[in-house]
Amino acid sequence: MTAIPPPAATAERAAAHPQRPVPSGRRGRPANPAVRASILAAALELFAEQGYDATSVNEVVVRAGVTKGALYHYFAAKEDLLYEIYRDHLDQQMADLGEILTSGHDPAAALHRVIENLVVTTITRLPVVTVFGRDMSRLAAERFAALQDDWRRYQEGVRGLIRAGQRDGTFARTTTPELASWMIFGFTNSLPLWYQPDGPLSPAGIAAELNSLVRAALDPNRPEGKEKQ
Amino acid sequence: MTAIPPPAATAERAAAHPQRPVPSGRRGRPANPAVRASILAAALELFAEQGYDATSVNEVVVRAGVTKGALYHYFAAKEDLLYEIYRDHLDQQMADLGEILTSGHDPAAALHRVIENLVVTTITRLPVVTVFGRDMSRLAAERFAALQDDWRRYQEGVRGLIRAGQRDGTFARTTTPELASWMIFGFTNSLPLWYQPDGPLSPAGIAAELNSLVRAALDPNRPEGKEKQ
DNA sequence: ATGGCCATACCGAGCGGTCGGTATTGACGC
DNA sequence: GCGTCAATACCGACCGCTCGGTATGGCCAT
Repeated sequence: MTAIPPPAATAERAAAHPQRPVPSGRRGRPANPAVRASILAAALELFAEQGYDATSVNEVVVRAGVTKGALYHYFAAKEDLLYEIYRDHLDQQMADLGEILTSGHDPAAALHRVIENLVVTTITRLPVVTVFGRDMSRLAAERFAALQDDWRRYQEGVRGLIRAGQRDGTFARTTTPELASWMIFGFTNSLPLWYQPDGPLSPAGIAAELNSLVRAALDPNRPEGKEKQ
Repeated sequence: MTAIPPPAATAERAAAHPQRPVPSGRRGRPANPAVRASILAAALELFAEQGYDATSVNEVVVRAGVTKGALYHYFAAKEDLLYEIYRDHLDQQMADLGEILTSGHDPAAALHRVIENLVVTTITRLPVVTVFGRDMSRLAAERFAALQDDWRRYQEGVRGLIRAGQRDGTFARTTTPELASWMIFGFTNSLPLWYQPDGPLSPAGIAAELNSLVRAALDPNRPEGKEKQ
């Protein structure tokens, strides 16, 4: 297989968010991780339902069953809730991608797995993806840029696979990796708009369908079509 | 060609927003259409840049070069700005679709034209599409539902074309019209994320590429592929 | 008895929207 | 063609309210 650059060390960044320092000789009441987690969960729900700006921190603490004091004890600002949600999501996505890219698959098989993973995790974490696409720009410029960088690297990973497949003849060269990748990402980004858990297709089934669409679109052995118009 | 239901009379609705009643005997200072237009234009710019909630009425009037009084003279509420922007856009899209559907093309040619039109108009009106996807849910329930209905009818028009093509053998039956349509809409919805006016591809070029991708994905004469994994 | 955890009361800023007032016009009697 | 009137166009100070965020202090495990 062709050389594909690994998508950076996300493990370090994960270590930059430790559960808590806990400096050996500790005093006072112990932290309650459930409080912090319930705040994040409530924020995610509400952000997905109403949007970031339309959700007040009061609504968040009410749904989480805590008070404002608790929220501002664990988070310095409302924006931090957004950032943490994104950070977790992107870290997982990047880790998944890295695992697939370093497993020695040929480009077609790797792309197949990436699409499968992307569709399934998107559906699993639909609220995050909803908020991600809509409210990411509400973060401060610096944080926004950092997340944007990761997301860009993810895209480049996918495009690298398409390019590699085009080089070795597995994929047609009739389209650019950019356009093809946006067909994939556009599809997954649209999942929050229409996916119904009780619909006829399972997440894996949707992934399979997208894979077959992509496979057909990139098929190099297609008979010469008579393009109309 | 198979029967395709026309997408409703949008002309009537357009008539429901006349330039102004003007009951013959008119008094007082004449309206200045430029003021109203500049308010809408400023609102669209700012909504696209920052989002609806993050944009204050004050910012709108400053950019439009008018005062708050002028804005609330022409619009009853901030929400009306959003609605008017959406209404115009959807009316045009529905009109375009209706024209293509009633022109007697076969399904493949009609789909080709719809995609071409959708891509080009999306790029032409990128700010509207950006706001449309992000902030449509900020409208009151009734208005939201009305727009959603139109947008649903647009989708059904496209799916009807795919279904018709599958019936007469032009398109492969390996995928559902729903999934295929979301590949198309997902792609166009993602245009605001990456389209650059000074990029290498023209709007028409992008439309052509998407058309060829869709054509390949729906090709019924594809040789049986050896699906891996 | 100390220090981290959290509840409560509260703050200033900024929000969408209003309202009394003024400027500007066309219609109309003359 | 000219003054008068009525209706519209617009101005900008202001209002009630909610927002994100903070200050303070009681509580409780260590």
